[in-house]
Amino acid sequence: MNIEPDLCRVEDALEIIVGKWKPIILLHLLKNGTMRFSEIKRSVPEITQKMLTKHLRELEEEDIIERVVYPQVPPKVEYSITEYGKSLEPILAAMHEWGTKHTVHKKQKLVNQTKTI
Amino acid sequence: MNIEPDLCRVEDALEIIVGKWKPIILLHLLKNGTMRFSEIKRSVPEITQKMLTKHLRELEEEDIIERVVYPQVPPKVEYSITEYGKSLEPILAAMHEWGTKHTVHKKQKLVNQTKTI
DNA sequence: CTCCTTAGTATCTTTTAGTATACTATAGAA
DNA sequence: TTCTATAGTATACTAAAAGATACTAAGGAG
Repeated sequence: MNIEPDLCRVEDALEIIVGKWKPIILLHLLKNGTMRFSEIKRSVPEITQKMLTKHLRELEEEDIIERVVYPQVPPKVEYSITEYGKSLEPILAAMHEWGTKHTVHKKQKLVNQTKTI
Repeated sequence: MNIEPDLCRVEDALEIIVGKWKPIILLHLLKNGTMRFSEIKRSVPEITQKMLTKHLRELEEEDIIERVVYPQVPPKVEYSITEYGKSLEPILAAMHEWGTKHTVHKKQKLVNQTKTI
Protein backbone atom coordinates (compact mmCIF):
# COMPACT_ATOMS: atom_id res chain seq x y z
CA MET A 1 0.00 0.00 0.00
CA ASN A 2 1.14 3.51 -0.79
CA ILE A 3 -0.18 6.37 1.28
CA GLU A 4 -0.10 9.74 -0.43
CA PRO A 5 1.70 11.88 2.19
CA ASP A 6 -0.39 14.93 1.41
CA LEU A 7 -3.63 13.07 2.16
CA CYS A 8 -2.24 11.49 5.30
CA ARG A 9 -4.72 10.76 8.09
CA VAL A 10 -2.23 8.99 10.35
CA GLU A 11 -2.27 11.97 12.70
CA ASP A 12 -5.99 11.56 13.34
CA ALA A 13 -5.41 8.07 14.68
CA LEU A 14 -2.35 9.12 16.63
CA GLU A 15 -4.17 11.96 18.33
CA ILE A 16 -6.47 9.45 19.94
CA ILE A 17 -3.92 6.82 20.89
CA VAL A 18 -1.17 9.14 22.06
CA GLY A 19 -0.97 10.18 25.66
CA LYS A 20 1.26 8.64 28.26
CA TRP A 21 -1.46 6.40 29.68
CA LYS A 22 -3.97 6.01 26.86
CA PRO A 23 -2.74 2.73 25.39
CA ILE A 24 -2.75 0.97 28.78
CA ILE A 25 -6.16 2.35 29.66
CA LEU A 26 -7.49 1.15 26.32
CA LEU A 27 -5.95 -2.30 26.68
CA HIS A 28 -7.51 -2.71 30.10
CA LEU A 29 -10.91 -1.67 28.83
CA LEU A 30 -10.58 -3.87 25.75
CA LYS A 31 -9.76 -6.79 28.02
CA ASN A 32 -12.44 -6.21 30.63
CA GLY A 33 -15.17 -4.44 28.67
CA THR A 34 -16.38 -2.37 31.60
CA MET A 35 -14.49 -1.00 34.58
CA ARG A 36 -15.05 1.42 37.40
CA PHE A 37 -12.82 4.45 37.74
CA SER A 38 -11.14 2.97 40.81
CA GLU A 39 -10.58 -0.36 39.09
CA ILE A 40 -8.69 1.32 36.27
CA LYS A 41 -6.77 3.32 38.84
CA ARG A 42 -5.77 0.14 40.64
CA SER A 43 -4.73 -1.49 37.36
CA VAL A 44 -2.46 1.45 36.58
CA PRO A 45 -1.30 2.56 40.01
CA GLU A 46 1.33 5.09 38.88
CA ILE A 47 -1.24 7.27 37.10
CA THR A 48 -2.56 10.28 38.99
CA GLN A 49 -6.28 10.85 39.31
CA LYS A 50 -5.96 14.01 37.28
CA MET A 51 -4.34 12.25 34.35
CA LEU A 52 -6.75 9.32 34.49
CA THR A 53 -9.74 11.67 34.46
CA LYS A 54 -8.24 13.73 31.65
CA HIS A 55 -7.49 10.80 29.41
CA LEU A 56 -10.84 9.15 30.05
CA ARG A 57 -12.63 12.38 29.12
CA GLU A 58 -10.65 12.67 25.92
CA LEU A 59 -11.41 9.10 24.93
CA GLU A 60 -15.08 9.68 25.72
CA GLU A 61 -15.08 12.81 23.59
CA GLU A 62 -13.99 10.72 20.61
CA ASP A 63 -16.61 8.00 21.25
CA ILE A 64 -13.93 5.43 22.03
CA ILE A 65 -15.30 4.80 25.50
CA GLU A 66 -18.60 5.36 27.24
CA ARG A 67 -19.08 6.87 30.70
CA VAL A 68 -22.02 5.92 32.88
CA VAL A 69 -22.60 7.69 36.18
CA TYR A 70 -24.65 5.99 38.90
CA PRO A 71 -26.17 8.69 41.11
CA GLN A 72 -25.19 7.24 44.45
CA VAL A 73 -22.87 8.01 47.33
CA PRO A 74 -20.03 7.21 47.29
CA PRO A 75 -20.03 7.78 43.55
CA LYS A 76 -19.88 4.99 41.01
CA VAL A 77 -18.81 5.63 37.47
CA GLU A 78 -18.35 2.92 34.91
CA TYR A 79 -16.31 3.14 31.78
CA SER A 80 -16.65 0.78 28.87
CA ILE A 81 -15.20 0.43 25.43
CA THR A 82 -17.63 1.25 22.61
CA GLU A 83 -18.07 -0.77 19.44
CA TYR A 84 -16.36 2.07 17.66
CA GLY A 85 -13.52 1.95 20.19
CA LYS A 86 -13.01 -1.71 19.46
CA SER A 87 -12.04 -0.78 15.92
CA LEU A 88 -8.78 0.50 17.38
CA GLU A 89 -7.75 -2.97 18.53
CA PRO A 90 -6.08 -4.05 15.25
CA ILE A 91 -3.91 -0.94 15.35
CA LEU A 92 -2.93 -1.52 18.95
CA ALA A 93 -2.26 -5.18 18.18
CA ALA A 94 -0.07 -4.29 15.20
CA MET A 95 1.86 -1.78 17.26
CA HIS A 96 2.26 -4.24 20.13
CA GLU A 97 3.58 -6.89 17.78
CA TRP A 98 5.97 -4.49 16.10
CA GLY A 99 7.09 -3.18 19.49
CA THR A 100 7.88 -6.67 20.66
CA LYS A 101 10.07 -7.29 17.62
CA HIS A 102 11.68 -3.90 18.02
CA THR A 103 12.70 -4.71 21.58
CA VAL A 104 14.52 -7.77 20.25
CA HIS A 105 16.04 -5.74 17.41
CA LYS A 106 17.47 -3.20 19.85
CA LYS A 107 18.92 -5.93 22.08
CA GLN A 108 20.55 -7.55 19.05
CA LYS A 109 22.02 -4.22 18.01
CA LEU A 110 23.53 -3.81 21.46
CA VAL A 111 25.08 -7.28 21.28
CA ASN A 112 26.63 -6.49 17.89
CA GLN A 113 28.03 -3.21 19.15
CA THR A 114 29.59 -4.93 22.15
CA LYS A 115 31.17 -7.58 19.87
CA THR A 116 32.99 -5.01 17.75
CA ILE A 117 34.47 -3.17 20.72
CA MET B 1 -6.38 -10.87 19.70
CA ASN B 2 -6.03 -10.02 23.36
CA ILE B 3 -3.00 -8.05 24.49
CA GLU B 4 -2.06 -8.53 28.11
CA PRO B 5 -1.84 -4.90 29.32
CA ASP B 6 1.06 -5.65 31.63
CA LEU B 7 3.19 -6.97 28.77
CA CYS B 8 2.22 -4.12 26.46
CA ARG B 9 4.81 -3.05 23.89
CA VAL B 10 2.58 -0.53 22.14
CA GLU B 11 4.63 2.29 23.63
CA ASP B 12 7.78 1.07 21.90
CA ALA B 13 6.13 1.47 18.52
CA LEU B 14 4.59 4.79 19.47
CA GLU B 15 7.90 6.23 20.62
CA ILE B 16 9.19 5.87 17.08
CA ILE B 17 6.15 7.10 15.21
CA VAL B 18 5.24 9.97 17.49
CA GLY B 19 6.58 13.43 16.86
CA LYS B 20 4.83 16.21 15.04
CA TRP B 21 6.57 15.54 11.74
CA LYS B 22 7.64 11.90 11.91
CA PRO B 23 4.69 10.30 10.11
CA ILE B 24 4.95 12.67 7.13
CA ILE B 25 8.72 12.25 6.93
CA LEU B 26 8.27 8.49 6.99
CA LEU B 27 5.55 8.53 4.35
CA HIS B 28 7.71 10.60 2.02
CA LEU B 29 10.65 8.26 2.47
CA LEU B 30 8.46 5.21 2.05
CA LYS B 31 7.14 6.67 -1.17
CA ASN B 32 10.44 7.82 -2.63
CA GLY B 33 12.92 5.42 -1.06
CA THR B 34 15.78 7.91 -0.95
CA MET B 35 15.69 11.67 -0.53
CA ARG B 36 18.11 14.47 0.11
CA PHE B 37 17.69 16.64 3.19
CA SER B 38 16.55 19.56 1.07
CA GLU B 39 14.05 17.43 -0.85
CA ILE B 40 12.37 16.39 2.39
CA LYS B 41 12.43 19.99 3.54
CA ARG B 42 10.72 21.09 0.33
CA SER B 43 8.12 18.32 0.69
CA VAL B 44 7.29 19.52 4.22
CA PRO B 45 7.84 23.27 3.97
CA GLU B 46 6.44 24.20 7.39
CA ILE B 47 9.03 22.16 9.27
CA THR B 48 12.07 23.99 10.61
CA GLN B 49 15.55 22.71 9.85
CA LYS B 50 16.12 22.01 13.51
CA MET B 51 13.07 19.79 13.80
CA LEU B 52 13.81 18.00 10.54
CA THR B 53 17.34 17.27 11.67
CA LYS B 54 16.18 16.17 15.10
CA HIS B 55 13.54 13.78 13.82
CA LEU B 56 15.80 12.35 11.15
CA ARG B 57 18.48 11.66 13.76
CA GLU B 58 15.97 9.93 16.00
CA LEU B 59 14.73 7.75 13.17
CA GLU B 60 18.31 6.92 12.24
CA GLU B 61 19.08 6.00 15.83
CA GLU B 62 16.31 3.39 15.68
CA ASP B 63 17.50 1.99 12.33
CA ILE B 64 14.33 3.12 10.59
CA ILE B 65 16.24 5.27 8.12
CA GLU B 66 19.81 5.40 6.86
CA ARG B 67 21.91 8.52 6.50
CA VAL B 68 24.64 8.78 3.87
CA VAL B 69 26.92 11.80 3.73
CA TYR B 70 28.69 12.69 0.49
CA PRO B 71 31.85 14.65 1.31
CA GLN B 72 31.37 17.49 -1.12
CA VAL B 73 30.57 21.19 -1.12
CA PRO B 74 27.83 22.21 -0.92
CA PRO B 75 27.01 19.22 1.28
CA LYS B 76 24.87 16.35 0.10
CA VAL B 77 23.19 14.02 2.55
CA GLU B 78 20.81 11.30 1.49
CA TYR B 79 18.24 9.66 3.68
CA SER B 80 16.61 6.37 2.83
CA ILE B 81 14.19 4.03 4.49
CA THR B 82 15.75 0.78 5.70
CA GLU B 83 14.26 -2.68 5.21
CA TYR B 84 13.55 -2.62 8.91
CA GLY B 85 11.87 0.77 8.55
CA LYS B 86 9.59 -0.64 5.89
CA SER B 87 8.11 -2.93 8.52
CA LEU B 88 6.38 0.15 9.94
CA GLU B 89 4.32 0.61 6.79
CA PRO B 90 1.44 -1.72 7.79
CA ILE B 91 1.04 0.19 11.04
CA LEU B 92 1.01 3.54 9.27
CA ALA B 93 -1.42 2.16 6.69
CA ALA B 94 -3.74 0.85 9.41
CA MET B 95 -3.67 4.19 11.19
CA HIS B 96 -4.24 6.10 7.98
CA GLU B 97 -7.23 3.93 7.15
CA TRP B 98 -8.66 4.27 10.63
CA GLY B 99 -8.02 8.01 10.60
CA THR B 100 -9.92 8.37 7.34
CA LYS B 101 -12.94 6.57 8.80
CA HIS B 102 -12.65 8.60 11.97
CA THR B 103 -12.84 11.85 10.05
CA VAL B 104 -16.13 10.65 8.58
CA HIS B 105 -17.35 9.50 12.01
CA LYS B 106 -16.72 12.93 13.50
CA LYS B 107 -18.50 14.67 10.65
CA GLN B 108 -21.48 12.35 11.08
CA LYS B 109 -21.54 13.07 14.81
CA LEU B 110 -21.64 16.79 14.08
CA VAL B 111 -24.56 16.34 11.68
CA ASN B 112 -26.50 14.35 14.29
CA GLN B 113 -25.87 16.97 16.93
CA THR B 114 -27.09 19.70 14.64
CA LYS B 115 -30.25 17.71 13.86
CA THR B 116 -31.25 17.42 17.52
CA ILE B 117 -30.78 21.11 18.24
C1' DC C 1 -19.56 13.53 65.75
C1' DT C 2 -15.97 11.71 63.17
C1' DC C 3 -14.21 8.80 59.67
C1' DC C 4 -14.41 6.31 55.40
C1' DT C 5 -15.42 5.79 50.60
C1' DT C 6 -15.37 7.28 45.45
C1' DA C 7 -14.73 10.14 41.69
C1' DG C 8 -13.53 13.68 40.94
C1' DT C 9 -11.47 19.56 41.00
C1' DA C 10 -8.16 23.19 41.71
C1' DT C 11 -3.70 25.03 41.82
C1' DC C 12 1.01 25.01 41.11
C1' DT C 13 5.45 23.26 39.41
C1' DT C 14 8.28 20.58 36.37
C1' DT C 15 9.37 18.37 32.09
C1' DT C 16 9.20 17.76 27.32
C1' DA C 17 8.15 19.21 22.62
C1' DG C 18 8.22 22.47 19.31
C1' DT C 19 9.22 27.35 17.23
C1' DA C 20 11.96 31.42 15.76
C1' DT C 21 15.93 33.28 14.33
C1' DA C 22 20.66 33.86 13.52
C1' DC C 23 24.89 31.75 12.36
C1' DT C 24 28.53 28.52 9.93
C1' DA C 25 31.72 26.16 6.24
C1' DT C 26 33.31 26.04 1.56
C1' DA C 27 33.47 25.34 -3.54
C1' DG C 28 32.04 27.24 -7.68
C1' DA C 29 29.59 30.84 -10.43
C1' DA C 30 29.11 35.61 -11.84
C1' DT D 1 35.07 39.82 -4.63
C1' DT D 2 30.70 38.83 -3.53
C1' DC D 3 26.83 35.61 -3.94
C1' DT D 4 24.63 31.15 -3.83
C1' DA D 5 23.72 26.60 -2.37
C1' DT D 6 23.40 22.73 1.33
C1' DA D 7 23.08 20.71 5.64
C1' DG D 8 23.42 21.66 9.31
C1' DT D 9 24.41 24.09 14.78
C1' DA D 10 23.47 27.46 18.63
C1' DT D 11 20.63 30.05 21.51
C1' DA D 12 16.52 31.69 23.33
C1' DC D 13 11.89 31.26 23.66
C1' DT D 14 6.80 29.47 24.00
C1' DA D 15 3.44 25.98 24.47
C1' DA D 16 1.78 21.67 25.75
C1' DA D 17 1.88 17.55 28.59
C1' DA D 18 2.48 15.57 32.83
C1' DG D 19 3.25 15.40 37.96
C1' DA D 20 2.50 16.68 43.00
C1' DT D 21 -0.45 17.88 46.32
C1' DA D 22 -4.42 19.47 48.60
C1' DC D 23 -9.25 19.81 48.53
C1' DT D 24 -14.50 18.47 47.94
C1' DA D 25 -19.42 16.19 48.28
C1' DA D 26 -22.46 13.37 50.95
C1' DG D 27 -24.32 9.14 52.86
C1' DG D 28 -23.43 5.20 55.87
C1' DA D 29 -20.67 2.87 59.66
C1' DG D 30 -18.93 3.10 64.15
